[in-house]
Order: sequence, then C-alpha cells, then structure tokens
Amino acid sequence: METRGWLFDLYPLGNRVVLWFITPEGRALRLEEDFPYTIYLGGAASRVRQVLQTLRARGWVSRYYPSRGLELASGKEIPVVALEPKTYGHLSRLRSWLGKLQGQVEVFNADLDVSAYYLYRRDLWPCTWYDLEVQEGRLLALAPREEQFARDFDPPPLTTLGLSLTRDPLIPLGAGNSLAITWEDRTLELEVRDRTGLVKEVARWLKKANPDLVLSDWGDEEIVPLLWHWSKESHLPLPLDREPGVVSRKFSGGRTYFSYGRIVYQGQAAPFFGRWHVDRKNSFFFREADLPGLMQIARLGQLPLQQAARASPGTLITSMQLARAVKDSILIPWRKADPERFKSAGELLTGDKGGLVFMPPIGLFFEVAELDFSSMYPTIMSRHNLSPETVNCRCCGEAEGYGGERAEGRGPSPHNSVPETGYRLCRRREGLVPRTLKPILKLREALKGAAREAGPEAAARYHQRQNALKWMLVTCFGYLGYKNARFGRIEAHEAVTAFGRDKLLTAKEICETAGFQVLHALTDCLWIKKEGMTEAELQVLCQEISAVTGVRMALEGVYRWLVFLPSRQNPARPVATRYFGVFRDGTLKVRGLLCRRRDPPPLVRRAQEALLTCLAAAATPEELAALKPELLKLSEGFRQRLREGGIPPGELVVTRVLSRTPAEFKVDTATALAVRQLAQAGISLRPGEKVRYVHREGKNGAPECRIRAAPFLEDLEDYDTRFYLNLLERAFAEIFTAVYGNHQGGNG
DNA sequence: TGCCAGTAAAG
DNA sequence: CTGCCTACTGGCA
Repeated sequence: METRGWLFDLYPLGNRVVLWFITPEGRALRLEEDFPYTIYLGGAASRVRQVLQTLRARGWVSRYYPSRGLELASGKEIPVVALEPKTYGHLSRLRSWLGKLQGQVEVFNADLDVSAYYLYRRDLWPCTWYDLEVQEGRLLALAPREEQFARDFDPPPLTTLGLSLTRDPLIPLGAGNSLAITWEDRTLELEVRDRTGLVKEVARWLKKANPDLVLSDWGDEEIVPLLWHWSKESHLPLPLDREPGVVSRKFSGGRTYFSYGRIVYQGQAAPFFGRWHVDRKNSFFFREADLPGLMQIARLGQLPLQQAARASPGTLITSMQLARAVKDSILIPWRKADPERFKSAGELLTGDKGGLVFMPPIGLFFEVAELDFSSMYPTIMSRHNLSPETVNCRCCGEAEGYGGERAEGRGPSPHNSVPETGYRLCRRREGLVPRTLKPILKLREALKGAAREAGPEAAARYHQRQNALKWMLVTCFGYLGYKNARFGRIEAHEAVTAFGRDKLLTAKEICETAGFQVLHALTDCLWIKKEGMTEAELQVLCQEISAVTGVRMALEGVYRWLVFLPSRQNPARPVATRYFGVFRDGTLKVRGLLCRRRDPPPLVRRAQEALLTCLAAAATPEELAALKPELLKLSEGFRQRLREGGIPPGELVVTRVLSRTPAEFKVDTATALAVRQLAQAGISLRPGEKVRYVHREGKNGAPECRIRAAPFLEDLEDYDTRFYLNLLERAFAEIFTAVYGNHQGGNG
C-alpha cells in the first residue's frame, strides 16, 4: 500500500525501530522497520580476531563482516570489521565490554543513540512529509517530499493537551498543589483528593482527547513521574503512550553540569512513546524558539523531536556533525570522556586570547553607528575551513610554513595560514565542521530574509526558527575548544579567535581610513562616528569591510544617542560591555544594565525600564536635558511606593541560580539561607536550579529571619526597605550618572 | 582597606 | 555531550 505521512516520532523497541507518522487526514500511523545497529572495529587484525571470538562465544552479536571506512584525522580509507549486536538490549553490555579494551582495538560508531543512528543511516529526518510504502504495519520504503534544509515547511495540525500546576512547582502535586488540564481553550483544575481519582481523571482525558502533543509546564519533573508512580501503585492504566507494546519507563533524576563557566541544571526527561510530551520549563529550545523551532532542530539535528526539545545546543550541533560523518562514511570515534578534569589555570592562559576589545570612552555620545559582523565565528570556520582535522593536517605537508615564521601584518592572509599562530590549514579536504555549518548558515540567512518579507505572524515563525539556528552556530565554536567534545580541537578554536581579531582590526582600520572615529569595538561589533555621516555612506563602508574580510558586516543601526558606562569600582575607567542608547527608529538597545540581569526583583527591573522608556523619547541633547525633571519624578514615585510599604512580595523576589549544594556554602549568603529554609520544609534543590526569596526587615536578627524563600511568601508582610531602596538607587544611578553627570537631584 | 566567596553579563 | 573573562557585591579580618 502506498500512502503519505509526516514523520512524527520514533524509538527502538526490541529488535526494531518503531515509527509514527501523521497522515494527511490527521491519523497516527504506526510502522516498524528492521534496523541493525552497526559498530566498527579497527586496529591490528589479530587483536580484532580475538575480540570477535569472545563476542561470538558470549552470543552478543548476530553477525559481523569486513567493511571499510574513513579515518577522520587522515581522511584515509581503512579496513574495519562491522558487527551487529543481537538486539538493542545487548548494546549496553557490548559497549561497556568494548570500553574496557582501550588501546587494544579501535572502536567506532559504538556510542550513538539508536533512533538518531537510524535516522543518520537511512538519511531521514523528523517533522517532514514522506511518500510511504507500507505492508501490514511494516515500512517497506519511503521517500521525502521536502528538502531537509527547506526554508518553508507545513506541519499537519496537531491536537494539543495542556498540563500544568496551579501553584508554585516547588509545592508537590497532591501536597498543596493541583493539576490543571487545558483542552480546546478551556482549563480544568483537578484537585487531588485521592490519587486514584486523579489518575483515572487524567487517563480519561488522554483517552478522550488522544492528543498528538502534551504541552506541559513542569511535566518532566513534577507531574508525569508522580502520575506514573501513582498509576503503577494503584494498578490503573495511564495511557501516556500510543505505543501498544510494553515500554519501560525510568525516571533517572536530573543532571547538573557546568557550561560556559556556569552551573546548569537539566531536569529529568519524561518522554512519551508515539505521542509528544514537551515540558516548556525543561526545554532550552522551546524557550528560545517555540514549537516551530523544535521542529526545525529535530529536522536538522536528525533527532526525535522529544529528544531535540530536551537537548542542549551542543548536543544538537554534535548530532548534526554525527549525521554528516555517517553520510560521508567517516568512522566516529568514541566520545572522549574525561568529565572530572577541568582545565587548570595554566591551560586557560596559554593560547586562547578570545575576542578583541577596545575600551570605549565613558559618557554620552550623539549620532553613533554600530556595525556588526553577522555570525562571525561560524562564517570564519566555514570560509577558512576550520575543523579539528584541518588544522596542521598531515596531508598538506609541512613545507609551507607550518611551525615556521608567523603570518605578518593583517592584509589578506595567505590562504591557508592562520594569523598570529602560524598554524596551517588543509587545502585538500573540506573539514567536517565547515561542511556541517555551511547549510545552517545558508538556511539562517534565508529565514532572516523571509522574516523581513512575511506578514507579522509568519515572520514570528521564521524568526523563531532562525533563533534556534543561532544557538547551534554559537555553540559550534565553543565545542571546538572543549577538550572532551567529539569533534573538538583547541588549535582550531584558537585559530577561529585569531581570525576574528584579525578581521575586527581590519574593519577598524577600514573605518579609520574612511575618516570615521572608532569609539569602541568588541569581538564582532564596532561603534563609529563621523560628522555628517549618511546611511548610504555606512552601507558602502559595510560592503567594503565584508569584501575584504569575507564576513558579512551589517549596519546594526545609528544611535541618536548612546551611553558608555563607567566602572563602579573605578569610575574613571570604562567597562566594555555596559551601554545603552536609542536608535533612529526609536528602539532602545540596553546591555549589561541591571534590567538585563536575571536576579533583580521585578519592581527594580520595572523601575529601570520605566526610566529607559521615558528617555527613549529624546533625540537631541536638548530633549535629553529637558526630560530630567520627568525622570526625577518617576524615580521618586518608585522610592515613595517602597517606603510606604505594602508592595506584594512577588514584586520583591530576588532570583538566583544555585551554584552549589547547601552543605557547600561557606558563607551565610542570602542564597544559602534560602536553600536551607527550603530544605527544612522538605524541598531539596540541586545546583543549577533557581532559588527565589525576599529580603526581610532586620538584617541583624537571626539568620533564618533575614530572608523568606518562595513559595512561602503568601503571608509575608515585611520587607527590608533599606535593601530595596539601595537596589533602586543603583538602578537609577546607572542611568542618571552617565546621562546627566553625577548629580542626581532629589535626595540622591 | 584589602581580600575572598559568590554570582552574573556580553559576545 | 560538563565552552571563559571580567565586573561587581557583601561580608569579614
């Protein structure tokens, strides 16, 4: 039978991969396909023979045969033995046994996710329409009806059931918290009188609605594990899955890890089988890019959507690289696992200098243009062929300057040598990283273009999708420098930043030659001005810089006025990353101010935003000066409200991310007090999770009374007026000091 | 006043 | 699938 279907979900089950398609009529279609997982063994033939004998004796492998594959580093084809585990269930045993053979044989393609490996091998991607050939529940053949990197796609309408909590997620379901179910624009609150009743009610809704998507808040961590547990306890069915077979469901607990210099917490996952469960509060990409973004990354990353939803940008870009490697017959090395070892201070200092920074002058400036390189690092990687296997490659010989004299000057650098470092780049092969990046860069440009031309609704969807791609591009650069990344290499990372500095410096010189004054420059942006400059002139400048550097330079905008802030520790010194201003079209751009941080109380954030919004109306020095009385009045209003008291606690909540476990705090900081308070109430938080609390009156009282942690704020009557006034003054000072000089008037 | 622990921003 | 550098605050000696 031939039909059409939109690839919706897939997962391994027993010996096969189960695939769910949505038909044009909106029906869910379940199909199975045989898919053997293939591991490759390389190295000395005698060793490999020994390993195969053992595996045969243990009965873990169904078959093996000689094969060939490309070695990443050399690009050469090498002989290997392909082996197929008997079932997916044998994979974990096989992996851990092979893992112990380090140094004896080389093991490739061993640690891939089964669903993802299936998609890479079959060259398929989710969230796409396919022509299907089907027989008795088996998938015989399929062909995509759309391109993987298509600018436009049309998903079928999906039925959605909402699931959330009625109160703060720290309050457990059934212990003060209730469940809310949303279906067809109506929300129903289910009180938890008895657990069985609740399970029955949820089961009834799932059966009745049979939703394609369950979109939840806190479903992964708080709702689904409890419901599942209760359903097992009471032997009641809970049809979370469409899969009729037996699926195993384990709740593993979340994971805390260190990324970009800070602690992150990723909650445990509670995916469904044959149905999507997306927890909005446990999905980086949903937050950044909504459902269209999730579909986009599932397609590009060739991951089941529920996995893509919970993945970090790093996992996504790695998946794209893995897919590329499988398609190109490159043997995939086992992931380097060295999780305990952090870089030492010495390692950090060597080599990597990062982005180039010029310090701005402090104060207020009028008519300043900002120029930004678009996607500078990814473009550099793609244009200059930067990849782990292309830096100082073996194949291009060492005669052409490798290790020799450094590239002098900053003119157009020799085609295959890296500025500053003397590294040499491969000319024969295009690297894995550039090959992965190129189509992403191209699609992102297409999406940005489409967003500019489309109506507001379609534009929002294009924008979400391009935003998802942005994060993958950014992370791709970071991963080059990460020692444990599968496709990382520190020299490649250094080369990217070296090219980056070179290009920014080139841009600065071009600006100066054209008679512009360069006020400030930061990694991939420039702030410049010239008496009587025109937009047309700036566009020409951008074109010249783009042509010379090979990276697109675009005019971010012309500021009517712009403020660079001084350091608070040393007011004579500027800070590179804190500024705000208003463009000619009246939009504000604010960086590094209090309102851009995630920790300040809503009241303080709103106060600063109110002042900024007021200032945005001014265009000239005169207008700016004329606004001062209004700003003073505004700020006095906020002070007044604080002093009067009676501000709801929610307005005063400070939000911080836990950096360590409660026991690890050496100092009684407010954050430490808050976690302890929660622990006393039986709520334990892990590093990377957020704590929220209000500062109370009486700083000198017992430590327990200095703060009150959320969610126990409902009966809180007092707050530390001095603390909040102080914070408010700081928010005002960031604006007043630079715009009007130090004098703030009022009682400031 | 200087130092340290703790926390967060922009790119 | 765990990539920094720098600015800043608050508490303590």
